Amino acid sequence: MENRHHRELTFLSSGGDFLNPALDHATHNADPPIKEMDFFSSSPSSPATHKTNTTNRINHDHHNHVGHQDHTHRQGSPTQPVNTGLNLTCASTGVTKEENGENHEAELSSLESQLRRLQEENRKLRTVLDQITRSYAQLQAQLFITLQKQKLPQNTEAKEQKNADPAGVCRKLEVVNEASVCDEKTDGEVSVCRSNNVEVLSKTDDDEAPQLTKLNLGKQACPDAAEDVLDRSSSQSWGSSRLEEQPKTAEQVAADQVPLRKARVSVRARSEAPLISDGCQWRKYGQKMAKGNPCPRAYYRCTMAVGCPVRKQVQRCVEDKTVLITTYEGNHNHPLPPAATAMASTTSAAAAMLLSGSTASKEALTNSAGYYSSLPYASMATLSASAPFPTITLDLTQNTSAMHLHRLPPHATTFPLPLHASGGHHLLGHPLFFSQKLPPVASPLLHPRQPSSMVESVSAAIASDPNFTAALAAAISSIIGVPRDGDGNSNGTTGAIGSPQLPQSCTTFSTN
DNA sequence: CGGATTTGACCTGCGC
DNA sequence: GCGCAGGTCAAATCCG
Repeated sequence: MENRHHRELTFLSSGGDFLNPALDHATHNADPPIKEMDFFSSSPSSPATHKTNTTNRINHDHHNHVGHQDHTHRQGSPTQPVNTGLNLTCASTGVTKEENGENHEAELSSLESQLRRLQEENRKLRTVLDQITRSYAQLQAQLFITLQKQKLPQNTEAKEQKNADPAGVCRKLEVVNEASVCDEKTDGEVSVCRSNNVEVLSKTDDDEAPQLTKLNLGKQACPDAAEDVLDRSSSQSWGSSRLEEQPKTAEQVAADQVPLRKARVSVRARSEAPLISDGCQWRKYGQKMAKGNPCPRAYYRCTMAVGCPVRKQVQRCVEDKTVLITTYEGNHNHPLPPAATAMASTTSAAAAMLLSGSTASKEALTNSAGYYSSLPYASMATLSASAPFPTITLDLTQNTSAMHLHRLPPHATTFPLPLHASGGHHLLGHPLFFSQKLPPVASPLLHPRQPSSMVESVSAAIASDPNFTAALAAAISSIIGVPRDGDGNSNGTTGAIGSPQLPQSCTTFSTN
C-alpha cells in the first residue's frame, strides 16, 4: 500500500556516513568513486549535481539517470566543453585540427587540474569523516560504559531514598528518571542533561518546566507513581544492548517507553502520500479524529524490533492539506537500517536538543539558533513548550531560498534554520554534534562557542566549496517540492519491509 | 494463513 | 466528579 505512492528523497547522504561507522569504513577502504569528485565540484554543477550524487548513495532509481544526464549536459556546456572521448566537438566545428588539438589540450589540462583539486578535496573530507567516525564510536562506547556504571547506583540510591523519605522521594526519582531520558535521547549528553534536570526540578515553580513541575506535584502524593518512576529509571536503557542483557517483562518494556516520549519531534513535509517513509518499519495501531482537524490522525509504532518504544503520529496539516505532519516519539532500541538513519538521527538530535533546551530560558533558546541549525533536515524548527509534551517541529515545507520567520503563538519559540547557514553546520545533525553545540544556558558543561577541532574541520572542509551548502539546500527543497511522476513513485525505496535500510541515525528522507 | 489495517471501545489526564 | 480529548487496545477485517 505504501508502495503505491512513493517518492524518496535522499539528501545528506554524507551525513549518513558520518554517523555510520560501518558504512564509513566500507566506503573509505574502497577506491574513491568518480562520482564523489563530481559531488564536490565547484564547476557548473550545483543543485542538480548535488542532488544527483546524494541520491546515488542510497537510491537506485530514475533520479540517477536524470541526474547523470543533467550533469553531463552541464559539463558539456559551451562555456566549458568536456572531452567525451568521442571527439564530437571536432566533427561539428569548422576549426583546424591544430586549433582543435590546442583546445583539446587546454581542456584536458584544465580538467586534469580540476580533477586533482577535487581528489584532494575528497581526500581531506575522507580524513575528516574518518575522524568523525572514530570519535563517534568512542563517544558511544564511553556513553554506554557510563550508563552501565550509573545504572545500579541510581537504582539503589533512589530506592533507599524512597524508603527513608517518602515526602521528598518524588523529586529525586524524577531527577534520576529525567537523566535517563536524556541519556536515551542524546547519545552523548549525559552530564549535560542530568545537570539541567536537577536544576529544573529544584525549582518547582519554574515556568520553564511545566511538565516536570506538574509531575512532581502529582507524584508526591502517590507512592505507586513513585514506584513506577523508579522502575522506569532503573529499566531505562540506551540502545539494544541492555535489552539483550536481561529479559524484560511487558510492564518493564512499557515503563521504558514512557519517559522516552516526553519529547517529541514533529516533521512537516509536503507530500501527497499518506505517510513519509523514513526507512523504518511501522505498524498502524490506531487512528483518531483530532479536534480542530478534519483529517484523521494515524498512530504508528516501530516494528523493526520487539518492544521498540518509537511511535509516530501522522496527520495532515489543517491549513495546508498537502503538508504531512509526522511526529516522532522515543528512540529506537535497535540498530537502524541505513535508510532510517537520517530521520532517526535528526529526530533524536532534535529531541535531545529539545530536552536540554526545555530546561533553559526562552532567551537562551532564542539565542541558540546556530545550535539548532545543525539539524540536517531542519529548514525551520519551532519549539513549543506549552504542548502536552515538549515538541520541536522541523519544517521542511519552507523554501530555503525564501526563508522567513513563522508566525507563532506567544508561547512558542522559533528558530529560523536556513540549511545553508552556519557554514555547513547543518550537516552535523547528530547528537554527537549537538552536544558540542549546545546553547550556553542549556549546556553549561560544554562550550558551544568553542567548537571542537572536529567540528571546525568538518565545517572548514564543507565550507571550502562555497556552493556546497547552498546547492544542497536547493536540491533538498527542489526534491521536496517536486511532484511525483506518473507512476506515483518517483524513485527508489519504501519504508516497508524489504526496502533498503540504513543504521542509526541520517541519510534518507522520503515520501511515499 | 499470517501479517497489516481498521475501528469501536476503553483508559488516562486535564480542565472546569 | 464530570466531560472532553488524546492515546491505546484488541477484535474484526482485509490483503497478499
